[in-house]
Amino acid sequence: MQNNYLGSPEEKLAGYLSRKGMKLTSQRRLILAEFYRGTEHHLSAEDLYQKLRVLDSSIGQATVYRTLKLMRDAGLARELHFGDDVTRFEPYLNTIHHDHLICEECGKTVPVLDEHIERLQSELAEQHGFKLTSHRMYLYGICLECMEKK
Amino acid sequence: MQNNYLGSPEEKLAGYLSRKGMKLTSQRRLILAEFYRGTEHHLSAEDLYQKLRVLDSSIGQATVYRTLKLMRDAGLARELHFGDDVTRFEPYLNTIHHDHLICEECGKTVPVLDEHIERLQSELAEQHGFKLTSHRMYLYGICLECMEKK
DNA sequence: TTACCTGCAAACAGTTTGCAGGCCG
DNA sequence: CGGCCTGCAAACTGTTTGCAGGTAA
Repeated sequence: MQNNYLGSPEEKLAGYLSRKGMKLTSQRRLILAEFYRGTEHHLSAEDLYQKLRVLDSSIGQATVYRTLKLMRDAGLARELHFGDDVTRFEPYLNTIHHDHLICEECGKTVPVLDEHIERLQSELAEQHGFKLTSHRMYLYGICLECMEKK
Repeated sequence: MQNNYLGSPEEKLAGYLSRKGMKLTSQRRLILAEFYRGTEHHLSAEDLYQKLRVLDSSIGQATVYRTLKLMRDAGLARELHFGDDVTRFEPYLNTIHHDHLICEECGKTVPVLDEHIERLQSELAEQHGFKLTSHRMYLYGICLECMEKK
């Protein structure tokens, strides 16, 4: 799942940074590594900051915010808005895509993908004269476990 | 487009309020009326507040925020998050549904609906054991006019 | 009359920014 | 060594809340 044929996340970030005349600092390395540890998670800047201060107590909150945006711009993170007012990010190597199914009861999220829907979205945009560049689809519902608890 | 067979927006609000033991005040009437003037718009609380203070300079910002949430809970408004950090609302009598196509260049939005996609969304949720209750789909792209300007 | 509601201002949460010193290239 | 980057704290933005007076039912 590390998508090695395009290089590791760090290589990708390094490439982006050097192209932009920016620097690969120890903080950026640490933040990226922690952000990419595991997969399938959706972290707010605050979540990530809390995890990072355990590893490096001197890390600044602002740096976490700045680095998340940086990773987003570098194509390494995707910004999500589930509807509460917190901005979340998920690891995202730009070849993979999925949307989200969210349980309104317990908050659980499940990544989903439907090729057919994806195709129809493009067509729908075209019908309105738009060239589709991206989309966000959030499906809200009640999961099986929560349904049974009722 | 006023969906009269379910009653006017104000009747609907009045019903909701009395059911909840709440009151139909002059401010709520004014805010609802202004919110429903025209259709196809997406207003932030601030947008609406600016329009309202022309009509009633004594109106308070907090009241606008409170009333938008109220209308949302009453099924008269739908909350939208286009991805910038502003919460927008659109008039929404609960029998009508559509999603949004957004031009990343000029910000124009177009309401869209595809029955086929809607059906597939339900099925997709079911396949994962979810009972779908609602969804948000935002399609981002470049509109024809903006494409030609390039 | 009695909740409920309002406007105001202060409080809040999440995020951004200015600055002085630190570090990558 | 120079410019980019960092941590800190203050500033900001959008939104919520406490309160004292006002008003619908």
